Amino acid sequence: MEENVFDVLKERGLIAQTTHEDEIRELLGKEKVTFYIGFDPTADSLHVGHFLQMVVMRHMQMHGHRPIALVGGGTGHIGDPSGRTDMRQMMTEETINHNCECFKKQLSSVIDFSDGKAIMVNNANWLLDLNYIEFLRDIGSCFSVNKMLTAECFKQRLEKGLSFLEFNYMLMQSYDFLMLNREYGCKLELGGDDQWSNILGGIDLCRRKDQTQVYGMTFTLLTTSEGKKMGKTQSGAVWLDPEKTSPYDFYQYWVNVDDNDVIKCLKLLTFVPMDTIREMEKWEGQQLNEAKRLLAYEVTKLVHGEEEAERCKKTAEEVFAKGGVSDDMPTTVIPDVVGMGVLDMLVKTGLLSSKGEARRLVQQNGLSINDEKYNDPQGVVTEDMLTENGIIIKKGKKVFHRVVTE
RNA sequence: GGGAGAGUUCCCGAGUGGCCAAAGGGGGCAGACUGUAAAUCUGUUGUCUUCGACUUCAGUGGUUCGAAUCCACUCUCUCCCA
Repeated sequence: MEENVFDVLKERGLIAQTTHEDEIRELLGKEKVTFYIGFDPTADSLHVGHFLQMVVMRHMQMHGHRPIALVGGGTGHIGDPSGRTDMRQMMTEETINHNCECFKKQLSSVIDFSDGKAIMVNNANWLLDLNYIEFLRDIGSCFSVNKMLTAECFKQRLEKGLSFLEFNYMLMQSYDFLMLNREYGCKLELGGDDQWSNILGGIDLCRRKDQTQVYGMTFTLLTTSEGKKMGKTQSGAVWLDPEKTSPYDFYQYWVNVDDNDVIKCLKLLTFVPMDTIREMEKWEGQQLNEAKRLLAYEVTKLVHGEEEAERCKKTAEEVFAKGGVSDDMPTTVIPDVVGMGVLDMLVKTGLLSSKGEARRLVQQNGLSINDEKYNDPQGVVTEDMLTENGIIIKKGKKVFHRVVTE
């Protein structure tokens, strides 16, 4: 007897809440279950927060279940108020569609969509053509406003203001589940823990409309030990799209996670066997760096592929061990660097956003060129800075960059 | 529909005619200490050709030698009444 995916998820600490724990476990053990996770197209790339959901889908798929990735082409027009204190920006039809397309590509790197092993659907298919009166009579009658208002996610918003538009988001998502259940026999909805009340809505609706029993399960939100959402840096979210967050930066993000978060991340975001992870749990101090490297490697591999992960790993090793020389380090091409002000060069690389900031860095002794401290804000790039490897810039302690002329 | 308030730099939040590029905190960046960790301490945090100049305090006009601060209108948000 093969292991039950439920136990796997539970052991890794992925599961936050379930509607019917025992029944779900039994169901997952005895048959192929079609389940779904929804993704709202709020940007043109998925980010680390979504990645956790993708990992779960893969876990499920590896155990023979069938994932439906639902992109919210329709719900994107509304915006989920859960976990938000402000209203979402309205998006145009084009951006929503564009975003949905981008999601598709990224999802398929982790989930196998071939031969109907997984399905991708867009809820715009049924939501956009809804007739208001019909919908209200048919679906709206099944929801109690009193009940909805008691949900935690609305409570917060009631203090700040909640538009009727957003109030309806829950109905839309519930309707999705109903449609997927009718169309594909979908029996289980998964989502982040912030989706709990929306998921419950869908389950209630299926029972009321069709008298079918369906289930829901939510996953731990990816937070740091300090309780903040993971995947944010000062420059914004950590994206899965290599154009928006380079694989090297992506890799570095994971190497730099807090000590207290490494083990949790390994469990949640990788497929490293639990035995191995348990072994690492005993580690401490410097040894944890090794765990971080494994985490970074594994996650990068899942998102960008093995080849890219190898390259990031190699680059990081070379850069940090050899004072910052590697063929694959982040590089900027500036044909006429020689003679250019050092500050201008820094701004051109995108490492700093203004000359004032660059000047500060230099004055505060935070810049090294070719492994030597450089602190002349008036300085000009000279011929001899240009080594065979180009100019190696080190900003602070761990940001390396290279400038070449061609 | 009627009434009362609010909108300040990345965020929160002081400032209510010149001393304001604007207190304080958070966050960010850098330095020291380290393990590419955390905590701590220090510096820094609008842009530029940093002597100094220029653009910022919701938007548009106006009053003034001078406006984030005063006036008018507009937009957005919050609260109270219907």
